[in-house]
Amino acid sequence: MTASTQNDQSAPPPRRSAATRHAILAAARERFASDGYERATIRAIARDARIDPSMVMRYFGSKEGLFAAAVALDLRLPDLARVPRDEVGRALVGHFLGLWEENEELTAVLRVGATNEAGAERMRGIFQEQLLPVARQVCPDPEQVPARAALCAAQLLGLALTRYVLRLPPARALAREELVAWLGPTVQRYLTAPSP
Amino acid sequence: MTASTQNDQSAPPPRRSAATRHAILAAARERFASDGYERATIRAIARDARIDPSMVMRYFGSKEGLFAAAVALDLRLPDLARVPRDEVGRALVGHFLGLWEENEELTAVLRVGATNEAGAERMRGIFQEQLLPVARQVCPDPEQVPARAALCAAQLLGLALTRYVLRLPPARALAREELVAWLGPTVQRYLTAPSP
DNA sequence: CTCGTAGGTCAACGCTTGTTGGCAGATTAA
DNA sequence: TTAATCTGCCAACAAGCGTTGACCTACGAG
Repeated sequence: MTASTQNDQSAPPPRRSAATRHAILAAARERFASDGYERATIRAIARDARIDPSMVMRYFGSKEGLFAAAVALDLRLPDLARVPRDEVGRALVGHFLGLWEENEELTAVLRVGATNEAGAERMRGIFQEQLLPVARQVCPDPEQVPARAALCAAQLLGLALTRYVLRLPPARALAREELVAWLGPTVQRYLTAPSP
Repeated sequence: MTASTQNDQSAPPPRRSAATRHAILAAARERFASDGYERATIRAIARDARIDPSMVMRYFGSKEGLFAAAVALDLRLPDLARVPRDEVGRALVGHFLGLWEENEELTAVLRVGATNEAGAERMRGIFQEQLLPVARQVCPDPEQVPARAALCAAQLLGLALTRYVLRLPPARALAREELVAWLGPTVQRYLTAPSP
């Protein structure tokens, strides 16, 4: 709201604080992802970032502000219009798997969303603003878009839950290609198949 | 561990404490389900049960003991040998939906499992001891049982997550029969179809 | 050199948490 | 009636929480 991270427009001297900000955000992502919102304490995050807890407040105002700044909300979903019609399921599953493995932000959002009402609201927002439009591109009947997108969300978030949060051993053992082969047709059917 | 709730075997005088125990457990289930482990405070639970927080400690030893006593672990999964081979998917989805709607215990386990490592371990135990054996009844290749059961868990827990924890509106709007019709074939395929 | 300011530490605040021990009625047994 | 055993409340504890404000230090601009 107040300031942007990259304000290196005209002032060449790169503020020393940029490194600190980054360290705090990295530590926060890790803690939120592994501990959830309540147990990820500002003191622990500050300790990880090797600074004083009060700096976190100075930089991000509050714990909520820190969380908002630490987790990304952009799923960077592919443009399904450029994907062969019968490949959208596999494409989505593959994209989601890449997203979850590339960093811990999504694990953080899911963990927090499961305990915190504000976090749940945030996930509902992601669903509405990012998954719904993509589903609209491939669903036959516009009226069924929300339901079909919700079914996809259930399958994809269920995979993330078992694999990255609960860490069920068999869910972790499955290779990426196996998961795409298993879940791809499911998502494909939820999005494009006629209603059962 | 120490005592059972129903010890009305020979001692007819029903202890007055039984009602209190029950009130505490009911309040605990509600709080754990709606707030998760960390935010469900003993004080709040005691307030709901209209007793002193110290009573909770006397009856259950600790917060962990209370949680263990409050949430059930029995999924009461049906004997799939008695279900027509091509109906097991629909039967499982229907059974799970009933389970989640009949009380809040499963919501509590899921919410806690998502934030608390001990809770996650408990969910892994439920998977191993209750879902795996059932999957073994219908899976063709014994070697694939864990993977196939994990896929089912992902789909079913994903449904629970979106519908009962995150409360995505479209996931809540779907009727029970619609969910069975959509997810039944998916679970059926995960359990019985040949590997993709 | 001086000075304003950004980056950072320290100590404390008010509050909530899980947990404990002591004490008061009620209920039961002898 | 007396003694023992439940059932319960009260007050407090140590620890941890998010958050605040005073203070110190370095440094680039004037």
